[in-house]
Amino acid sequence: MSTVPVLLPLPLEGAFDYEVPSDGMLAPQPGDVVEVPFGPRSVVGIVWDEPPSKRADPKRLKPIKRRLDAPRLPTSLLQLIKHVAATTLHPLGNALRLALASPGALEPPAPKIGLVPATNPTDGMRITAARQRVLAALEDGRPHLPADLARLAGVSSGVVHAMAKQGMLLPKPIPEEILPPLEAKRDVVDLSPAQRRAADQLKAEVGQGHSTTLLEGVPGSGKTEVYLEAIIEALDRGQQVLVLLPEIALTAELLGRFTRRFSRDVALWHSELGSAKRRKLWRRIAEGKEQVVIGARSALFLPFPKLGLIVIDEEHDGSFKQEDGVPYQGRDMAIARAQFESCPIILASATPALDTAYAAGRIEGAPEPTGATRLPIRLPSRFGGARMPDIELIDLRKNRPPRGNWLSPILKEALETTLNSGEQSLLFLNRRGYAPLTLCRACGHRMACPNCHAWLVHHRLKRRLLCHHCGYSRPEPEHCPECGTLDALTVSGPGVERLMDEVTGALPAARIAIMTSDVPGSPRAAAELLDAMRSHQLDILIGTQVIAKGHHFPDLTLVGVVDGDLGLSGGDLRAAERQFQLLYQVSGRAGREERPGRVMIQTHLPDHPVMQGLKAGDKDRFYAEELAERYDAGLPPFGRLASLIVSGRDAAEVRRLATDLARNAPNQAGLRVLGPAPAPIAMLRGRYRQRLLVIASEGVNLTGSIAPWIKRANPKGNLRLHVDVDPYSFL
DNA sequence: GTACGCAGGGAG
DNA sequence: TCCCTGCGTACT
Repeated sequence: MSTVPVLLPLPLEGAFDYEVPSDGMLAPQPGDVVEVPFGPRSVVGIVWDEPPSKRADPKRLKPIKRRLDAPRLPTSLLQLIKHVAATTLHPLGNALRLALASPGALEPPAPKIGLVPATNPTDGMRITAARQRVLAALEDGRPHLPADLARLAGVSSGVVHAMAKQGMLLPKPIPEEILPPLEAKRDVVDLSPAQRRAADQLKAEVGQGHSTTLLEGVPGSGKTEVYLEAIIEALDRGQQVLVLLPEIALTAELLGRFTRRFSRDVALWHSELGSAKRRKLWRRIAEGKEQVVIGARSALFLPFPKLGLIVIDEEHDGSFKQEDGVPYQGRDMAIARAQFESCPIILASATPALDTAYAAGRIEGAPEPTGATRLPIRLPSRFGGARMPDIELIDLRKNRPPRGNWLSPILKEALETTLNSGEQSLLFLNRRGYAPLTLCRACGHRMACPNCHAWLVHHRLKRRLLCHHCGYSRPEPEHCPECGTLDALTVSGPGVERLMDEVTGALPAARIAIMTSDVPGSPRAAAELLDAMRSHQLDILIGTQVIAKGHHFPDLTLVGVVDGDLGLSGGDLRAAERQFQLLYQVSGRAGREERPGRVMIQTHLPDHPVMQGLKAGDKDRFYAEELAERYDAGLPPFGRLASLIVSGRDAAEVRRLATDLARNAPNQAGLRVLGPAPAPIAMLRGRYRQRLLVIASEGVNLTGSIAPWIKRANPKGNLRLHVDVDPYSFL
C-alpha cells in the first residue's frame, strides 16, 4: 500500500498523507487533482511533492476518494505556490488557493444537451405552422439548446417542449465549440527603426531560457507594438504567452490592439469573468489551447503547460501587489514563474518602479545592483515624432484659487483657451465624491465612519455619505448627529463632483463629464464615457486615477492636475515615487498627435523633487535622487521591510499582543523592529489595529529571520496577526 | 476553512 | 435542565 502527500487549499502549513487505493488508481503524480476525506468533509486538493511536516499515525491514514478528470498542474506552478508561501510567510495551503481559485474548473464541464429531429418527426403527429418552423430551424443538422431553438424559430418555448415530450425532437449532446488556433497577422503595423531594434532584441530572448528585460518607453512610444513582436515569436515556437496588466487597464481598447494582430480574439482573464466562462477558459489554458492570455494579477496562477513568455505591462503599478489574503507582489512572482518556466519576461513601463529601474542597472551613479540579470531597453521618443508635453507648475501659494474654489486663475484661463480653440482638457483630481469631509458649523463635529478611523466622503450625486474603506454608507443627514442643529452641516475640501460644479460655473458652454472607478452602471457606462471623449462629444473630462493611463484622446491638449500634492502626504515609503509615476502618466495623456500638449500641475510644494523632476522633464534625475534617499535611509531596494498588523475587537487585547510581539522580537544584527503604534487607520471595519514595522538591512535574510517569531505569536480569539513582507500600503 | 466538543450563561 | 453562543482544536 503506497501513500502520497496531498496539499489542501486551506490555511494549513503543509500536506497530509493519504493512501492510494489499490483498485486500479494509477500512481498519482504531483499536480494531480484529487478528492480526499478531511475530518467529516470531503475536500479537493493537489498531490504534492513534499512530505507532510508531521507524520501521521499509519493506522489512521485514509484513502484518496478519486482522481478528478482535470489537467495536472504543471511543476512550475507547484514551484510558484511554494515560492509564494515562502516569501510571504503565509501558509502553503493559502498559496494553493490562489491556483485553485476557479471553483468547478476542476471538474470537466457538463456537456450541453441540445435537440435534433427524430428520424421521422412528422409521423402520426399534428403538424402546426409553429412546429414546422421549429423543424426548419433544425435543418442545419446541428443540435440546438431548447431556448435557442425557440428563439430561432420564433415560437414559444412551450412548442419546443411539447415536441420533445412527444418524441418529435430527441436530445443530443452539443459538441464543444472548437476554436481555431490563434494565428498572428504579419506586417499590419509599421515599426520605427527604434521600435524595430527593440523588438528584435526582445525576440532574440524568446526560446533562450530565462531572462528579464525592462522595456521602458515614454507614453505613446508604442511599447505594446514592440512586445507584440516577441509574443508572436513565442507563438511561432508553439508556446503560450501571458500578458499581465493592472485590473483597471484591461479595457476593450487594449484588447482591440491585440486582436488587430491575430486571427481571433485572445483570452482575457479578470475578476469580472463569470464562473462558466472562467472554468471553460481555465481548462482551455491547461490543455494548451489558448495561446495568448491577457490577465490581471490572478492570471499568474493559471496552469499554462508550455509558457514561453510573460509580459508585464505597467510594471510599476502598485495594484500588482495583492494587499489582502496572501499579500504577494505579482510582478516579482511573475519573474519567479518565468524562472521556473525557464522563459523570458518583459517588464514594460513608461515609469518603471524604482526598484526595477535600479535592478536593471538603469540609474546612473547608483551602487551596483546585486545579482541583476535584467537588460534595459529604452524607447526614448514617442512614435511618429510626437513629444512629451511641457509641464508647468502652478504655485498655489502665489496663485490662490478664490475661496471655496480649487482652480487657480491660470488654470481656469487655460481651460477657457483650450475650449475656445476647439480642443479638449482633462482635469485630474484623485478624490472620488463631492467632498472628503463633512462637518457641523455649529459644534465642529466631523462625520466619521462608525467602523473605521476615517472621515465619511460626501457623495452629492448619490445624496449619501460613504466610507471609502469599508463601504459603510448613510443618507446625507439634515441635522448634526452630535448637537442636533438643523442645516448646519457643511463640507470641506474638493472631490471630483465638487470640481465639476466649479468648472460648470466657470465654463457654462463646455460639455463636461466625470470618470471615476465607481461610475454608475460600469463598465459599459465607463466605456461609453471614454468613447464620448475620444469622439470629442465632451470638452472636459474630470477624473480620478482611472483616467491616468492607457487612454488616447486625439484632441486632448491640456491636462490640469488640481492637487499635485495629494499623494505626497502620509510618510509612505513609495509616496514620492508613486506620485511621480502617476503625474507623469497623466501628463502623457496630453498632445499625443500633431498638436503639442500642455500640462499644468497645481502644487503647494513646487520645490519638491517630484515637482522639479516633472517640470524639468528629467525622469532620471528624480530616480537618482529618490534612490539616493532610500540608500541613505536603508530602505528598499537596499533594505527590506515587513509590516505586522495586529487587529481585534478589543483595543487592550490588541495592544497586549502587539507589545508582546515587540518584546519577543528577534534580536539580530541588521534587524530593527519599530512599534507597536496605532496603525494610520487605527480602526477598520470595527477592529482596532496596531502596527509593527521590521526593517532589515541589505543582505539580511528577512523572511528567514522573522518566520519563527511570527509562528510563535499564535493569536487567540478574534485577534489576528497579518504579516505583509515588502508592504506597499502603510495604512 | 470548518465541524465538532466543551464551557459558560440565560430562560424555563 | 436545556439550549444557545463563543472559543479552541483537529483535521492525514
